[in-house]
Amino acid sequence: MKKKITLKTIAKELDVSVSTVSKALKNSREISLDTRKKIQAFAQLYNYRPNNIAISLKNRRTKNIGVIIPDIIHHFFTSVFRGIEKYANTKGYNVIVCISDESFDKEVINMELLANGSIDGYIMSLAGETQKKGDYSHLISVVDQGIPLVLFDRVTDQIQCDKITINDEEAGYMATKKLIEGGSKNIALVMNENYLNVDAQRAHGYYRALQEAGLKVDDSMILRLPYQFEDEEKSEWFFKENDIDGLLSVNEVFAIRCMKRLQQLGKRIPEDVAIIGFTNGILSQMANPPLTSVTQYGQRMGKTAAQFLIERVESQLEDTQMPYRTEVIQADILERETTR
Amino acid sequence: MKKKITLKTIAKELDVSVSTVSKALKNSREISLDTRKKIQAFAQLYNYRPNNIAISLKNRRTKNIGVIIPDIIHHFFTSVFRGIEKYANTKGYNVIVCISDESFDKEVINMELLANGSIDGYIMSLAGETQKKGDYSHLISVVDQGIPLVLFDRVTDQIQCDKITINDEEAGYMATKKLIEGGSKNIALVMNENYLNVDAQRAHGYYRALQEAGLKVDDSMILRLPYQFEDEEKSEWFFKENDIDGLLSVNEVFAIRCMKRLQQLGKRIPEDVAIIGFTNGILSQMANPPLTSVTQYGQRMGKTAAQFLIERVESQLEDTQMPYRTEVIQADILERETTR
DNA sequence: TTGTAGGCGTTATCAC
DNA sequence: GTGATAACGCCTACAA
Repeated sequence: MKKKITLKTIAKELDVSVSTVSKALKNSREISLDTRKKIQAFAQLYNYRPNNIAISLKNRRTKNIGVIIPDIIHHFFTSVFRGIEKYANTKGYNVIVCISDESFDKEVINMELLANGSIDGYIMSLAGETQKKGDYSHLISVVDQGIPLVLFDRVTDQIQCDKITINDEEAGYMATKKLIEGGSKNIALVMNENYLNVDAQRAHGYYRALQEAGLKVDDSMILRLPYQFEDEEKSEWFFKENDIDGLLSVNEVFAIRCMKRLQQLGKRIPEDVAIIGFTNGILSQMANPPLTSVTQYGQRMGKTAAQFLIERVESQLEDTQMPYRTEVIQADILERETTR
Repeated sequence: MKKKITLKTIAKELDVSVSTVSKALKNSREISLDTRKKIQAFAQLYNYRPNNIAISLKNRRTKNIGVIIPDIIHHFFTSVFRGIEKYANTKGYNVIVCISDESFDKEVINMELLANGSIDGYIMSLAGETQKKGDYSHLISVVDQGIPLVLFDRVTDQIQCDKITINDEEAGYMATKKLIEGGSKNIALVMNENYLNVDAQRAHGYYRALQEAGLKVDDSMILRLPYQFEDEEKSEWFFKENDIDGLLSVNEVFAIRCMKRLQQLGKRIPEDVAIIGFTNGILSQMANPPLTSVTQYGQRMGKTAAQFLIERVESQLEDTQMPYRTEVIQADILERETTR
């Protein structure tokens, strides 16, 4: 294994001091053109690269961003991640990813793992368990330590920090309204079994639209499914029991699975049942028929999150005070073939 | 912003030396129980965490793994990533992800970005452009520097390193044979427009199966699509021109899109056209009808890759010699409803 | 039992 | 122009 080349080795080799080498490589005019050229040539030849770790230690910043997300199956999270990664790279930042798997413990462990100076700040979306539990002490601790934190999508009021969300309530409202306008009267809502603030918001919008239209609001029309959707019986029972003509789902996976189930029961989509899902991912596009869905602009969300974080990180260096920001990205309904 | 607490601050506060603190926190018996207790209590109280960066600098290892993948849309890559991340975490490693976007330049830039000591080793799958170009100098440079590298899926003979692949040729063969056994005689092969070694391998298998069955091998039966599949016309034309009764696709996205197109043209699946795709992802599961597919065991691949890399990284510390390994993971065909 | 010193690789400051 | 020194935070061999 070839040994790593450092300033020191160069200095020794060329019989100059380390600081001369350092300056020469920065093309400082303090150093004579001659030595500069000589040192630069040598460095080039041996492919010298400054050690990032040493620089991080010196500058007390890593140029790494920690991203903690609940999963990487749902298209929404991968698209947000993509947005973060793209923007971060243009700014010379790397992205360290941890998956919390919706677990509170893993979220805490992952944060700990990164808290020790590996990153300049976090971008995260809360695990389902964390929201259910309502325990945010690990986040509070991070914020208290002055480590920048940006929350997206699954956020909480309990923490003071930058946040990016979509207008979930309104999107739920608009989607439901769209179903109503299409003639649906018995509209089911499919959401996660575990509490998620985004689900709750979307449910609010759903209720509001129903009430406004004078339709009955009935808890029996809500289907709560486990995250991984193994519970096939539950949904089968639900659709046999309830004679629905419309369905709103908080994500595309549930939407598609429900659509399949309904089709198996002989329902035509959208004639018998109209469907709208959240997240406009590849699944929605490829579904048969293609799914009308609420686009969440994941990439943009990721980009904004990264922007907020990096701005805050760099503002700390200059000791600038910055108020916390909350950006709400407007979701749209993209009409395809599962609505009337 | 609360200031970071370091050994130094603790030492000053308790009026002992830095090394005493260091030892005490390691519970070294060199230090009297009294001081140990006192220091530990203090550290606990102020939530002291050793600075990872400093430790990295000292140990010349970061406990970070760099993962460079062509994209994050295809389920295959996300599942491999998941496998890497999971295993790495159990070993106390973090994962830095870069997306090459199938671009040679981005691949090079991303490698550079990480090459400066940010990571202990790379796990990567080559960008399409890189394979097309056949320029592996950036990889050679990394290997020359003694930085461990594990290649998966999209590998090359040009580089000596650990590798994980699936038996692409055989999988292509088996899948084609399955189609033939189901009665298909005119079998199309759908692959990427750009050269990828995995596509080429799978095509070999496809040819072999056709020949063995005495079916004609005809280049006009091969549909080459751009990565993002914007080229709707091309496939439309292809399916109108060729009267096929079987289709093998090198990934699930192409498979599903072709299936949709065929359905639009009035074909019944699998009665008129049987279909098999590579990658058993959520898209295949959710398709209508569900897609018969070649499972690549992405998570296992990722886990093995991480294992190989970490073993190599840690063997370097002990200066153990290790031969390069190549593991071939056996792909299976998971039969669903698009085959007869 | 505790402390000192040197080093990991870099950079900034100040002295020569 | 060039070099010595200290510092970032931690660890450890060695000295006291």
